Amino acid sequence: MTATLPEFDLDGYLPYRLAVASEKVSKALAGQYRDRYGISIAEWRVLVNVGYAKDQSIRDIESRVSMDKTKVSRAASRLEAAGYLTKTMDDGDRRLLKLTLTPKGASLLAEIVPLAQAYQEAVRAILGPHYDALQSALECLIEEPQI
Amino acid sequence: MTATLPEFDLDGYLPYRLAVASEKVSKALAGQYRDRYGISIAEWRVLVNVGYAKDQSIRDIESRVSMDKTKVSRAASRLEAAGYLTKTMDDGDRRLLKLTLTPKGASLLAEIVPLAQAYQEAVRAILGPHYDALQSALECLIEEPQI
DNA sequence: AGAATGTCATTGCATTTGCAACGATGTCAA
DNA sequence: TTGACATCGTTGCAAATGCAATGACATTCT
Repeated sequence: MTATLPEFDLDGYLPYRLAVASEKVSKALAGQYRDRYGISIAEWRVLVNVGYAKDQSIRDIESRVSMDKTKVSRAASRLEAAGYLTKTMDDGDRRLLKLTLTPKGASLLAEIVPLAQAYQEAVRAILGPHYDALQSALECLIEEPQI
Repeated sequence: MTATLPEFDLDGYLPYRLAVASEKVSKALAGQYRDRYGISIAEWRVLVNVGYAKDQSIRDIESRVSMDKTKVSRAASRLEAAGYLTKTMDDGDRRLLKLTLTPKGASLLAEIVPLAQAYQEAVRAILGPHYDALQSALECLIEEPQI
């Protein structure tokens, strides 16, 4: 016979639910720009970080987006090859790379951002009062170093 | 000059925050059993589904966990090769596979589940009142077909 | 019954991913 | 200064992944 398993509420298990919800949202959003612009999720994340964050080295994006640095590096290379951004050496620290949008990259981003915003608004409408609660809880999880 | 980008609040962007939080939690949890038992995240998800969910075909797990069915299939094959589960043909529908824990698989699961529960409790303690709010919001996202 | 269509799990294949190792640069202390 | 150590980005390589196609079985419709 098999050993008796401990009690466990699978359907309510948080890490699992978080993963399901996150993938669902990311894939739905990705569908909005993948077909139209041929941009992957990783590339979108890099692109939007280069456009909207202050520090734009590979390392900065890595820590901010919680992507492996090789993933960021390769997404950046693909975006560079496609003409959406350029890599230049940082003047202060020559180990750092400075990623900058090309005009072509900026105009792509200017097209995609409204889609992303509309999607967030749709999600917000569905969540209703849960939206702010969700953001607060995520804040907790993201900021907490002990997790 | 570059085109003017629309306003966009990167730090508050929900899909992005959800992904960061989810990966953080999943990876922290994975660290608890990866080193000790050599189990990947995908394998853990399959294992726990086989142990605790009623319907246990590849397809059932696919839809429940929102993993691609080839991912489920391969994780199941690895678990079978490692002696943690067996695949048998479903009596009612012979296209379906019935995944069943071996005693070895059951005892592995019995060891890992308490770790998973302890981890969830730790997260719950950190989240405090945000915990229930988070679960409610996730419920909304997971159940909503329009997302 | 039989053909057409649908579903399930697997495999092939190209791509993506993660980890370790590397060269280049920076930092810090003796 | 110089040597030891840390950090940044890239590459090699093996493993994981996603998609399309396939074969086996079910269901539906005439």
